[in-house]
Amino acid sequence: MEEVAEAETSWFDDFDYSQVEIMRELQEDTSSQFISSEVAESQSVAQQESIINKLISAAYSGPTISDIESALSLTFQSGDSSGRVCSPDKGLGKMEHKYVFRIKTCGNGLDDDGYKWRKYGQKSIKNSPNPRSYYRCTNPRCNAKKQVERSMEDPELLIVTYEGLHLHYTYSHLLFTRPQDYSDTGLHVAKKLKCQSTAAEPARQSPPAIRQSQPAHGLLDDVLQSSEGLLEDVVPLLVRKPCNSTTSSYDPCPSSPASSPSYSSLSWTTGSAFLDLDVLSTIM
DNA sequence: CGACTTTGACCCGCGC
DNA sequence: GCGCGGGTCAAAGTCG
Repeated sequence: MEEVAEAETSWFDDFDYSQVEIMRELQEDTSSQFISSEVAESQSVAQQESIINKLISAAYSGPTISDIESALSLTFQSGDSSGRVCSPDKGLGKMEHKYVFRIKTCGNGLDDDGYKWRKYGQKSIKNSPNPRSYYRCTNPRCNAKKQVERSMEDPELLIVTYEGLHLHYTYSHLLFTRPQDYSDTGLHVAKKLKCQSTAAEPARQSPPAIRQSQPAHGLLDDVLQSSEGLLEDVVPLLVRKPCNSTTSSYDPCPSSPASSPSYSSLSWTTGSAFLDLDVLSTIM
């Protein structure tokens, strides 16, 4: 079996985003998606929701939904010279959260975004040689979904469509937390991280962190556990924690091609609809 | 044995 | 109303 030290780091290896483009395709009131409809039915829970939102706002310091909305608003207004942004009709018509990432995988086929996803379907799409895979967040309380398909033009380009928002602990939190800060649960999770060689299955790369890190606490507990914000589901951890992405001489694990992302540089701008990530080396 | 993927069937919305 | 295509379900198989 895997050594603990190896397991804790190996999934960072071998991920080679050369470019990530984020597009805010559809927009909606954030809070209505942030909580479930069941929760919204209760007024007392609505108060809880308010507290949760405040907590999230206080904890998260990266780019916000507003930033993205602002950026995309600019794009929609001015048009994008690259022609890569979805049309305003599609983007603003239906009011729901849907984000499209275009991820260049440089051949390793990885698409790890820090969450654990369960594949629930695959369909061949008309006029597309590549099937589309459907994934759901493994957290039973989370209805976040994503679709993954390869670009017809560039086989190395993964088109990942995120839908819905996560509301739970993510293992990315563990990855950027000092080892001594791991809770027992977190440590347990870290020990279970594995090197997987499933380049053809991008979503399988996510270590099994979420379920194990989900004790039977309430909604508020989930948020209190996490220092992450609303963008966790749409902005990969590398985007959310760029300050932690220091270049290092960490030696990738060559025997585990299906490891995880790392990055040496990152640019985030609210004036652009895209996140351009230069991911050339590994960290941690 | 539990968690996960695979895959055919089914459902539903949309255009004609 | 019908057919098509996309999305989801669920049983079976696989894996650790």
